[in-house]
Amino acid sequence: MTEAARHEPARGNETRARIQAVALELFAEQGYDKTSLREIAERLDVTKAALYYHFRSKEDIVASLVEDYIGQLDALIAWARMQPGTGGTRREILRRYVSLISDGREVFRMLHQNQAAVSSLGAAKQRGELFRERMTSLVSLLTGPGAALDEQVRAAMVLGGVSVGLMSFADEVKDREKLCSTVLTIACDIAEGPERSG
Amino acid sequence: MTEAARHEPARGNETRARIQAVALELFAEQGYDKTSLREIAERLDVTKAALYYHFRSKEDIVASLVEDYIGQLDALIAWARMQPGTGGTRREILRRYVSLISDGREVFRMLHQNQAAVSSLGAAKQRGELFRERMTSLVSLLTGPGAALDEQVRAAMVLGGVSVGLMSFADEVKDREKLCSTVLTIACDIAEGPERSG
DNA sequence: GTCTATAGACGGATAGAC
DNA sequence: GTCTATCCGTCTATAGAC
Repeated sequence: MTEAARHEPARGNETRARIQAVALELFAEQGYDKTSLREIAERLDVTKAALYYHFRSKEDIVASLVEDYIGQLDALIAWARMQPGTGGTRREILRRYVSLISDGREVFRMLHQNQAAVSSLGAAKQRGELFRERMTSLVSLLTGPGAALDEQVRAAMVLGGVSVGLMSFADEVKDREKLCSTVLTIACDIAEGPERSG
Repeated sequence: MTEAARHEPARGNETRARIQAVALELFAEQGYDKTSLREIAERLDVTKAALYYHFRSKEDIVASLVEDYIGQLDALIAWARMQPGTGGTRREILRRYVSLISDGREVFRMLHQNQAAVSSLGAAKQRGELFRERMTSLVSLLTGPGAALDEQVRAAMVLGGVSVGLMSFADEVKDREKLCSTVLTIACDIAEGPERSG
C-alpha cells in the first residue's frame, strides 16, 4: 500500500479531530446536553449529517473524548499496583497524577462539568463508574491496604485538592509547569503529613 | 386571620416541598437535563401541569433548590470579612465551611453533578458565576490579601479537599459527625502547613 | 465526504375545565 | 390545586442524491 491504511484516510482523521476539538470546547463551555449536533456542525461549517459519517452518535463523540483520558488513568493505576508501597512510590503516583490532569485538563474540565450527563452514558456504565471507582483505587494505592479512615480521607483530599488546585488557577497563571510543581509540592506535603514521624 | 397567611397555605407548601425533594433526588441521580418534568410528576402521582402551579418553570425548581445554599455561602463570606485575619478565624471559616457542605450535601452533590447545566441558567448568571466567584473569595479570606501564589493554591486545595473528602465518604460512614471532624482536622492541618514556623 | 430533507420522538410550557 | 389536551420548538438520527 502506497497510501495510509484505507480506513484511516488522512483527511478523514483531520475532520474527525476537528469535530472532537469543537465538541470538547462546547461540551465544557455550555454542557453536553445543551450542545446540539447542529451547533457543532455550524461551527465547523458542515451539516449535521456530515458528523454522522465520523461518529455513530452524539454519545460516541464524548466517548471518544473520554477514552484516552480514562486509559491513562487506568495505566497509572496498573503501574502503581506493581510498585512497592514506599513514600517514593506515593510521590511518583502524585507526580504522574498531576501531569495526567494537567495534560488532559480540557477533557478533565469537560468531564467534571458534565458528570451527571456523562455518567448516564451507556458506554460509561459498561466501563463502571468512570471516576468513583478509579479514585478509590488511587486512594488505596496512596494509603496501602487496610488503612484507617482518616488516612483514606486524607488521601482523597489530596487527590481532590490536586484537581481543584490545577483547575482553579489554570487560566490565570502564565507558567503551567510552575503551577504543576507548586501543586505537586503541596500535595506531597499533605500526603506525608501524618507519617512525618515514621 | 384564623388560617396561615393566604399565600402560604399549608398544603401548598407541603406539595411544593415534595416537588423539591423529588426533583433534587432526580437531578442529582441522573442529571438536570435528563430529568423531565413528566418524570418528576409521575413520581408524585400528579401531572406536569400541576408542577406549574408551584413553579414557573423547570429552571425555577432548581433555582429554589440552590437559593438557600448559596445564601449560606454568602453569609459565611460576609461574616469572615468582618473577622480579624488570625489563625483562629481561618479555622472557624473552615469549621463553618465543613458544616455548610455537610448539611447541604444533597444540594451540593446535585450542583456539582450538574455544573454545566446549572451554570447556564439565566438566574444563575445574574447572581454571578455560582461557585468560582465564591471560592475566590474564600481563598482570599483564608490567605489574606496579596498572598503569594503557592499560598493561594494551598488554600484552594484545602477547600477542594474538604468537598471531596466529605462527598467521597458520605455514604460509607456511619457517624457523619466524626467524618466532619476528621475532615476539619486534616483541613486545618493542611491550611496551617506553610505557616508552621510563623 | 458532504449535502438536503425529513422522519420520529420528546421536552417545556400554556389554556381552560373542574 | 389538579386535571386533560394541545401547541410549538428542538433534538437525534436516517435516507438518499451528488
